[in-house]
Amino acid sequence: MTESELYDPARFPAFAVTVDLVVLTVRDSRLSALLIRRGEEPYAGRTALPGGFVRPAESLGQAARRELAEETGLADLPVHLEQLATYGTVDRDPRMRVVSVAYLALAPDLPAPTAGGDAADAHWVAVADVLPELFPAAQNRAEGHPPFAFDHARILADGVERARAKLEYTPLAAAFCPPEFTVGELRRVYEAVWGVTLDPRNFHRKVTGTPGYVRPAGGTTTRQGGRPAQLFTRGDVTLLNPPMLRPA
Amino acid sequence: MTESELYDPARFPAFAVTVDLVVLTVRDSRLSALLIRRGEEPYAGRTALPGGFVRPAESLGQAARRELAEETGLADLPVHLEQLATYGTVDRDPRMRVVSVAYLALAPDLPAPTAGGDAADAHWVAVADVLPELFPAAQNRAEGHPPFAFDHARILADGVERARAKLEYTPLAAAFCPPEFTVGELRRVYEAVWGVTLDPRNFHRKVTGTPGYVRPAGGTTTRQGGRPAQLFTRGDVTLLNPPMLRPA
DNA sequence: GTAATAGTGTCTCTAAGACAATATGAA
DNA sequence: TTCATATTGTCTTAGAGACACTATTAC
Repeated sequence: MTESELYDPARFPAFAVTVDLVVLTVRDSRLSALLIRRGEEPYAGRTALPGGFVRPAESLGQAARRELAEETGLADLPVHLEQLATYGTVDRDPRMRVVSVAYLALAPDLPAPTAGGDAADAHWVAVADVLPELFPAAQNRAEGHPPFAFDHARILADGVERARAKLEYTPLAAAFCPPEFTVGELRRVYEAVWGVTLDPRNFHRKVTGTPGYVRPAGGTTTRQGGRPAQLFTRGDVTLLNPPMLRPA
Repeated sequence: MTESELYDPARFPAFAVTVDLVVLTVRDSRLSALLIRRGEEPYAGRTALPGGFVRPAESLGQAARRELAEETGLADLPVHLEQLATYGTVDRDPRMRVVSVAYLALAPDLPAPTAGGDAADAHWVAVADVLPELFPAAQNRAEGHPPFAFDHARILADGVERARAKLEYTPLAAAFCPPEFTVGELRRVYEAVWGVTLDPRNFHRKVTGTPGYVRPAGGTTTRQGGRPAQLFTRGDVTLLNPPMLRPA
């Protein structure tokens, strides 16, 4: 029996629990995150991830979904949402002991967050502009973004790395695309998230040759210019075999 | 500004935060977990993961290390420790609202936990005996283990799956081995964790051909019987390239 | 000798990557 | 026409998996 287990259940050490959201999308061929500008102390004016306290009657996942709906102003979004990691160093919030459970959300290019409510200060920011070290190949026009509050730079970096890894082994790249998409659009997702360029010919052969990844939708589109491209929908596999490998 | 953010910092919703440990090792060529038998309500008599409350002055990782040292009776163990996931459904503990951060620890075959203190009720159990569905290939002699408390069966299953995945892309299999080990011993780790049998010849070629995975230690041993085997130590890479692939 | 494990070699096949060539729309 | 993107094809090479064979100990 540990010392800590001798606590009376009514006198356990009390923590605040929050959820923070790493919401990623691809806009204009750039990996972008939904970020807010903090309006109050601590870290007033700093860049931060959307999030908030978990309520007593909701699970962690429910809290993440609720915050996501509040921040984007839309409900029932077709977004992928998964738990990322939990951050609980002693001094991460100067006000009190806070443990934050981070969630990763992947979304197709959404309309700009609606004004009003929480979303007033939320906006899409290219990750390369706030965390240039994650995109060593790009020329980083560092724009005037305030530094991050709390440990949110680290959380965002962890979310990007998780997304990069998941694109290899799962069909999650399609979560960044509308319901019907072309092979070229899917390739631009990989290029934006990984920060690389891929050979369009090998990529095409690979995607269409991986069983269950994409299914022909029947039509074509010219929304990307050039020769009309076939439209596809997501297939039914949850694990890619063979995987899509990141260039070394 | 959400309703929840209007809380006065001194009146935030209070949660209890615990850490639970999935401690895995390989004993007698079987993947085994360190489990305890609960002595008190709720779930008295049930099987559970070791763990306990996070203290106000320690980080999550520090709490995990402390609990690990308390449960195994040894400090400064050469174990790999990483955060697994966080579990926070509303009713997972009937006493109060508890959020549990699970950690995964991988250890070489340790001495049996020392009697006295916390470790009194801790013992190694083959995972195939308590979660036979994770080892469909084995004939499962279901021994008389009490069912799991809380959601600990799920946490253990998640930990095993994490370990299985990490063996593919990282050199973590060596974390189950003593400082010097043979290729055959490393292969038996893969076989025990994945629940498969591997071709010793292809495995040998693969491990010794992956740059930085293992480094010759100079000596040989016959502790496994048969022809003397070369001893190796862990190499310096953190990511295997090419990866060790699980058989389909 | 036999049994057991270690280690090497060889073959086949899948798939990754480089890159030529063709197809089909828009301006 | 030119330009941009899509799609097919071909070649080379790395590596996974099957499996024959040899090596070195204990008994």
